[in-house]
Amino acid sequence: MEAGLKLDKTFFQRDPIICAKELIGCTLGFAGCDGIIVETEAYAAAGDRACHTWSRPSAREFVAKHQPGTAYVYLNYGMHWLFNFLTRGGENAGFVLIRSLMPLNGIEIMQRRRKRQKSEDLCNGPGKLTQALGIIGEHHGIDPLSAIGWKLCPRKTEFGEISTSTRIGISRAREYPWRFFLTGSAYVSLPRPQTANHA
DNA sequence: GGGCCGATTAGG
DNA sequence: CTAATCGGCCCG
Repeated sequence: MEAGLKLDKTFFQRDPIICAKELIGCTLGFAGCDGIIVETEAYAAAGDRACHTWSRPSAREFVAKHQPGTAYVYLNYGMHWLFNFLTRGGENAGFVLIRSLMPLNGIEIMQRRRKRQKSEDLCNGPGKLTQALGIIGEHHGIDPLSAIGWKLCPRKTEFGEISTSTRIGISRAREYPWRFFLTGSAYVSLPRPQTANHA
């Protein structure tokens, strides 16, 4: 377990796979609602056929023109906003998709937005957590480390075990074990692949 | 302009 | 299992 994990600009100046793993346990919040990140996925800008950069010129332009740590927010299936961090470590750029949170603050607001009561159902999916936190397209391109209303805090030095699995919901490049989640957490999105292993 | 696709979700 | 719903992309 690494000590003294800091969460500043330099955190995101690394490989998206490393960032995805180390974001587990960190706190993400917006406008009074927040939670602990318990599930992430990494997407590599180069060579990863599941990454937007593979088929979207606009995503490649985003990677080239924004600083590491910038929010990459997009609408999926015409309905759900999905939230990512841009990361870039030398030649290895990419995104970290935030897939699940364990809700901490603003529970009642999240319950109202989600039309759900159980705290396990508020943020256990990438489209659910953006709805719960109120993240929408206008947040695309902002910097959560400095933007008003945003919260991004490092995790405690001691933290639970992290498991890995292949990524969820993609049709291409299914083979990479780039999903990370807090082992045994009830706040992780379903399904949990049986291929999960310790990271 | 038209057609296709998709890092999802809720409901039957 | 499927419908919902639309931005990005490619084609023409």
